[in-house]
Amino acid sequence: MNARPPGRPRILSRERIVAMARRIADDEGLDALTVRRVAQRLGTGQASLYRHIEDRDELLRLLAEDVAVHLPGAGEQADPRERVVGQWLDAYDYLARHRWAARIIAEGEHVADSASVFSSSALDALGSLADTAPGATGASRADLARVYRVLWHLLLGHVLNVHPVGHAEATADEATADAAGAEDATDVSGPHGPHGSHGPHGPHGVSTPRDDFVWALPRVLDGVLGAS
Amino acid sequence: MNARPPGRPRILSRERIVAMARRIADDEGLDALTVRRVAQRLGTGQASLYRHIEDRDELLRLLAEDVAVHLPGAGEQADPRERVVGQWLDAYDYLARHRWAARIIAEGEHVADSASVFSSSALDALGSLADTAPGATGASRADLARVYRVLWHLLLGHVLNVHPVGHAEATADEATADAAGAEDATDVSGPHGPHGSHGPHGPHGVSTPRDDFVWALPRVLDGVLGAS
DNA sequence: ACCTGAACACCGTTCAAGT
DNA sequence: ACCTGAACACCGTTCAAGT
Repeated sequence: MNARPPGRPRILSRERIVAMARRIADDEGLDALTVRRVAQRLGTGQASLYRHIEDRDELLRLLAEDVAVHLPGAGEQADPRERVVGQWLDAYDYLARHRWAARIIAEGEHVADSASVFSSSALDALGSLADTAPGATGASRADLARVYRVLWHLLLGHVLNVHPVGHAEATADEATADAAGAEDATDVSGPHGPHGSHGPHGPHGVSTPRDDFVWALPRVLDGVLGAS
Repeated sequence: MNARPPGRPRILSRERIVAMARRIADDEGLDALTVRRVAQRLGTGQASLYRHIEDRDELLRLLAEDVAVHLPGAGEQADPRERVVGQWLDAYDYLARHRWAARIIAEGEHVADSASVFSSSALDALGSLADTAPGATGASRADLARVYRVLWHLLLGHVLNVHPVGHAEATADEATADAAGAEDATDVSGPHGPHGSHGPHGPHGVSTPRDDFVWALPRVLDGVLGAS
C-alpha cells in the first residue's frame, strides 16, 4: 500500500515493530527482546515505539498473537486419525521453533482468539475421529473441548520443558548419573517430514522431547477418546 | 546450631535468603522477586547477598530446587491406581500453589535431581500399576520412564497454562464469545480432600484447569499403559 | 503536529572504600 | 577479614523540548 522511500524504510508501524521484535526473539531469545533494542534495530529513537504500542506487554501480546495465528490447521488426509495426529505434530514442530511464544501464550489471557483457526480446525478433526472410532458413540461438544484442552496442555508441557532428559532418566537407568550428553537439540531438521516414521530414540539411545510427544500423542488420544 | 542474637536475626545465610525469596515469590510473583528486594526485606545491603549466592539465576535455581524437593511422594493406598492418581493430583495441587516454581523447573536444567524422591516414588507406583493392569504384561523400565515423562509434561502444561478457559471454549459453545467470567481461581481450597469426588464443572458450568487435569489423568493413564 | 533526546525510577552486578 | 555504599551499565517509560 505505502510506497517505500529509497534507502532504509522510514515509516514506523505496528507491523514493522512486531516483525523486528519477532526476528530478535527467534534469533536471541525473549530476554534479549528489549524495547530499546527493537528501536535501535529499526533505526529510530527509543521513545518512538510508544507512538505505536502501549507498552512492552502489548508488544509481547502482539508477538504471541502473530505466532498463534500461524498455528497449523488440520491437513487433508482422509483418515481422521491421521488428520488429528498430523495437525498436532505440526503444531508441536511449529511451537518448538518458537518456544518463547509458547511461554507468552501460556501466560497470556487474550491470545485465545488468535488461535481460532487452529482450535476450530482441531475440534473438527477431533469430532470426525470421535465419530469414526470403533465402539465410541460420538462425543458431545463439551467433551471435545475437553479433549482439545488436554492435547493442548500435553503439547505445552512438552514444548515448555526444556531439558531433554526428564526427571526420571537418572532414576530409570541407574548408574549413568551424569550422562546428560545432548545439550542443544535446536536443529529439529526443518520440514515435518513423514510423521513418526523414524525410530523412537535419538542418536544416543535417549529420547528427545519430540520423540516423547510422538510416542504420547496417539496413546493419549486413545485414552481420552476411549470412554465418553 | 547458631545461637540467635536478640532482635532481628543477623547472620545471613543461603537458607535465610532462599526462605525470604520464596516468601516474596509466593506472595507477589516472580517478577517482584528482585535481589534488591530480598536484601531490603532481610535488612542488609543489596551487595551483601553476593557473598552467599553467585547471581540471580542461582537464587532462582535454589528456589526451584527447594520446591522440587517438596514434591509429594506416593501415598499408602493399597490400590496402585489410587496411589498413582493420588500422587499426581497432589503434585498438581502443590505446583498450582507455586506456579512460578513450575516455570523455573521447566526451564532449568539441573533441578531434576532435587525431584528424585518424587520421580522415583512415582516410577515405583507406576511400575506396580503396570504389573497389575488387566491384560498388560508389565512394562520395561524405559517405558515407565516414558510414561512418567508424559504425565510430567501433562502436569506442567496444566499448571503453566494460566487462563482458565482453553482456546476451544469460545469455539465450543458458539455464541457466548466474551463470557470469560471467572478471572482468578487462586483459592483452590487448601487440603486436597477426596480426589475427584466433586463434579467436573465449576460454579458457572465451565471447567477449571484442575477439573481438566482430574478428568485427563485417569484417561491418559489408560492410554499410555494400555499397549506396551 | 509529530517525533525523540534526555531524564526518571528502577534493575543486576562490581569494587573500592569503609569497619 | 568481612561487609556494603556508591557506581556502572543496563532496563521500561515519560515528558518537555525540539523540528
